[in-house]
Order: sequence, then C-alpha cells, then structure tokens
Amino acid sequence: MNQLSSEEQKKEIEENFPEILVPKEKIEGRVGLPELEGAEQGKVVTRFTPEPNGYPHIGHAKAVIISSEYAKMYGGKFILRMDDTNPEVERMEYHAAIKVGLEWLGIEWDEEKQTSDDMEIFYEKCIELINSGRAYVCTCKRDNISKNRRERKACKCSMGDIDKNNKNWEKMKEKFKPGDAIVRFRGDMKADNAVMRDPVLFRIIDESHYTLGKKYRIWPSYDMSVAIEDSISGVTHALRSKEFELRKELIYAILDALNMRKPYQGFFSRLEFKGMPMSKRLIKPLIEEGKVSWYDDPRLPTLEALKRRGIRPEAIKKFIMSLGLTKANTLAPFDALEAFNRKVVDAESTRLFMVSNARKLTVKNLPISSVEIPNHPINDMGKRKIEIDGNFYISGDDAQNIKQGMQIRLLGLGNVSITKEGTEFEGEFIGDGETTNILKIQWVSQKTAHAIKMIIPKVLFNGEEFNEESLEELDVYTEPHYLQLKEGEEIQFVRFGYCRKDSQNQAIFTHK
RNA sequence: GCUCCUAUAGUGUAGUCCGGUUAAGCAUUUUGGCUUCUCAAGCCAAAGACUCGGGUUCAAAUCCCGAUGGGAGCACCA
Repeated sequence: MNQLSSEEQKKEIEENFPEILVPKEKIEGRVGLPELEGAEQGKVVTRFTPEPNGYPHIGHAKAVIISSEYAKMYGGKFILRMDDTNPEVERMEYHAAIKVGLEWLGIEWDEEKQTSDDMEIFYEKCIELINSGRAYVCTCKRDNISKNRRERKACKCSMGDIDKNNKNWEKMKEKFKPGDAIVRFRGDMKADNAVMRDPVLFRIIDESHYTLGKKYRIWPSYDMSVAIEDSISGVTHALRSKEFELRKELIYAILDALNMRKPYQGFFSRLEFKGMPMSKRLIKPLIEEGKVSWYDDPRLPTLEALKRRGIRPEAIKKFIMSLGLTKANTLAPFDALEAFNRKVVDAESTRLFMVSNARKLTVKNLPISSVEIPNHPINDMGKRKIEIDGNFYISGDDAQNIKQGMQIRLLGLGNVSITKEGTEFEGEFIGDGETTNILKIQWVSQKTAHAIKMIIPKVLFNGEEFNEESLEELDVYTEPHYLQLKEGEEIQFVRFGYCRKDSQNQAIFTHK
C-alpha cells in the first residue's frame, strides 16, 4: 500500500535507498516488432505455411507479414511452404490464389517449396520412429481411439512389437483401407496435454493429390510434417497463430525422438474483423444461397475482396504491424484499417463529383459554357474540363437543406441564388465572388451525367446473424471523366467518401 | 469436465521479463479549433484505461496467491 505521499516517499528513498534515484537508462520506445528470442543478425530463418485449401484472407496476411518482417529485420531468410498433406481438401486453384495474394501484398520469399516434396523423408523418419519404438501402427476404430484419449487409456496396438509395426506399415501402403490403420506417436496417454496422448502421425488418404496424384496414399499429419520440415529446412523461428500452442510440446517430442534440431516456436493471436467471418463454414453457404456473390465479395475479409474494396497492401501491412505480437484475442474493428488506408489513398485519389438521389437544378444567366476543375486539392494531378449549360443534378441530401432565397455555391463553378424550391430547383447565377458561410455542394451536369451503381459494403454479420442489409446499392450520377479513369483506381467522390472504380458503371465504396 | 493461453481508455496496442523521475506512451474513435472552393487530408487541443480481491515491499500495471471474464485444444484438418 502506498500510504505515504509522493513527497514523503521521495524523502524516505533519499534517506534509505539513494542508489535507486540514479536514473536507469531510459528504455527507448520500440519501433516495429519486438525482439525475437534467440535471434541473431543474419541467421534467422522464418517461414509461412499456408494450406492451399481456400482463398487467402486477412488472417494469412497477418501470419505472412509477421514472419517475413522478422526475416527482414534480422537479415535472414524467409520460406514459403505450401502445407499440402491433405489431398482431400487441397487444390491447385487455391495454391495459385495464395501466391497471387502474397504477391499483391508485396511479400517476397527466398525459397518456395511444398511439404509434399519431402514425402520420402517423412517415410524414412517414420520407419526410424517405428524401429525405435516411438511410433506404432494402430488399427483401432476411430471412436475407440477418441474414447481412450479421453479416458487416458492405451489400446492394445500400442503394445505391438516392432516387427509387427513394420509389417503393418507396409500393409498401409496397399492393403489397409483408409480408416483401418494409422501410425501413432508413442507419447503419453496419461498426459494432461491431450495432444500428447499418442497422436496421429500418418493416415491413409486415397484422394488424388493436386500435384502428386496417386503416387502416395499414406500422408503425414500436421504435427509430423511441421516438425520435420521446420527442422530440415533450417527454420530458426517458427511463428504461427496460437491455436497451435499445445502442439509445441508434441513437435519437440517428435524431434527429440528423432534427434533432430528444434526451432524456436512462437505464437500470436488470430486476427479477425468484427462482423466479417472468414471461415468457409460460414461463407460457403452464403455463396450457395446467393447472398454473397463470390470470395471476392467486398464484404468479405479475403485479400481479393479487400483489394476490390480499395484497401491497399501498404495499409494492410501498417495495420498489421500496429497490432503488435500479442496472444490476447483481438477482434479488430475495421475502422482501424480504414484509417491507415485513407492516408495511403488520399494523396492519389482523383476528386470527382457524384450525386445520389439526384434532383434537378436549373440555373439562369450562366455566363460560361465550361469550367476546369483540379483533380486534387493539393497535389498536381491535372484538371478536367466540364461542359455546362445550366441544367444540373444535385444530391437529394443537399436539396433538403436548400430553401428559396438562399445562396449556395456550386463547387468550382460559382454562386447561385435559389429562386424556386420543390421537387426541382431553379436559381440564378450571381457571380464567383468570395464565399465564406454558404452551403457548398457538388454537382453534375445533366447532359453529360454518367450513371453508375455505387455499392456500399457493410458488416456481413451482426453477431451470429446474417445482416440482410449488408450490401447497399445506390444509383448515382457522376461526371463523364469517370469513364477515363482506369479500372481499380481510387476516387474520392467529394463530400461523400473514397471509392474504387470497379467497372465503367460500378464503383465500390471504400470508406469515408 | 480436463488442460493450456490471455486480461491496460469505446477500439487496437506500448510499458510487465529486470517494481521507483510516467499515477501510464502511441494509434484509432469521438468532440472542439485552425486551415481549406469537400463532411477528405494536414495542423492544434480536449475526452478517455492498468478486471476484481488479498499478499510481499518504503514503493506494484509490473512480483506472489486466489477469484472472475474471454479464447483455444481434447480430429485419421491444418
């Protein structure tokens, strides 16, 4: 308890403990990622091991950015390894999509491989484990295995001698059917860590593998393949999300049993956005029901979707670095990412006028037939020329605030005195003088107005429930200059927000 | 149920290992101001936090014990 005032404490300290008043060297605020345990300059090897069983999403981005940044930070090596040991779910399509996603993010890797490149090594190691009595072939029923695990009881297979295990291993190559036999690690059926209770090392899968076809049918489990791969490919720091934390003990046990080098294993929390699920379990049915168009639907957290929505890779990287390397659960709000993105995108977004819920405004006595408007308020991004003839569209939202007798300014054009309000407005041009406190609005010329669809993505889920209003569509008018912009370019619709040009007649709202 | 991880402002984090010039830094959010031919960006300011209860100590966000909340694992997925 701190019962003394700080003054009294200070006195007390000076009298009794003068040495602690000597200031310690000030700890510098950290920039970037925290130090990696046991990391040496030039000797760090990290890796990213996605399973090619789906499209890459923001969670992949976190994992790959952290690992590749660490390699960079220590001048080390970064390996991309496709973890393809379950032919039932892995596809070339996903393999390719993951690489496309990583390239978009600007990730560079020094080495690329597939876990399945080393099948022969896994087999060798398996035989080594069998011969040393650290692994055995189990032919129990799946339910019994599970039951025994819960009850911490060993089954009779674990008693089998080495010869029999070797024979059964050979039988797994052809005779046994999938499900009939597995190779288990001899861990500890009594262990508190359930992962250690004689886990599966190999199982039979007859599905055709996307690159190896039917060459193999005994496939290593995650724990087996990760342990061996990280060890033989020189990985010094294996970093992955924390749902794997319990496997650490197992992976070390496997490597110890084989007398192999053990890399440091680090863990970080998973990254998910509020209301943006990324599990296929949730997304797939939505696609099938037509509620979500595809994996690039802008409401999704896939990289493809983020890109379509107008999120830049630099922003994703800064955002992820800002999250730090904690093990606490994070449900990041999307607006944190938006803030980073806005800063990236602001400098290079063409400013354009766009009106929604359009109302007509006719202006009399216009002295000019065209105006030139700069494409960016600060940066020199050129100008565009707009033909005008006195017939304009203005936004419905603005129309509500415009009353007869008011003066307004049409941005970049001039001031107008409103002579008639209603469903349609009329006004009179009154010059281009100084304006301070009058309403300044954007406009579109009727004769050249270009109609587009504006898509506004919102959260997909409210809690567990699909948000039926997650996609708002607006029919809006914009300037013809829109047609000259490149697809994928970021635009700021003045007084509305940033949007990405998706096509000649569709734009996707990025953020305010 | 058992085991493990985790807990700092509305949100995300720094600081925790090695207790003390920091009664807590940064970002975001919100609000106000400046600037501005945008409700953007930029600049300035304000608001706002150590889960709870014990203990150790002159001194606890920091060490110890306990409680509570959140997450994960207990797959022939990764």
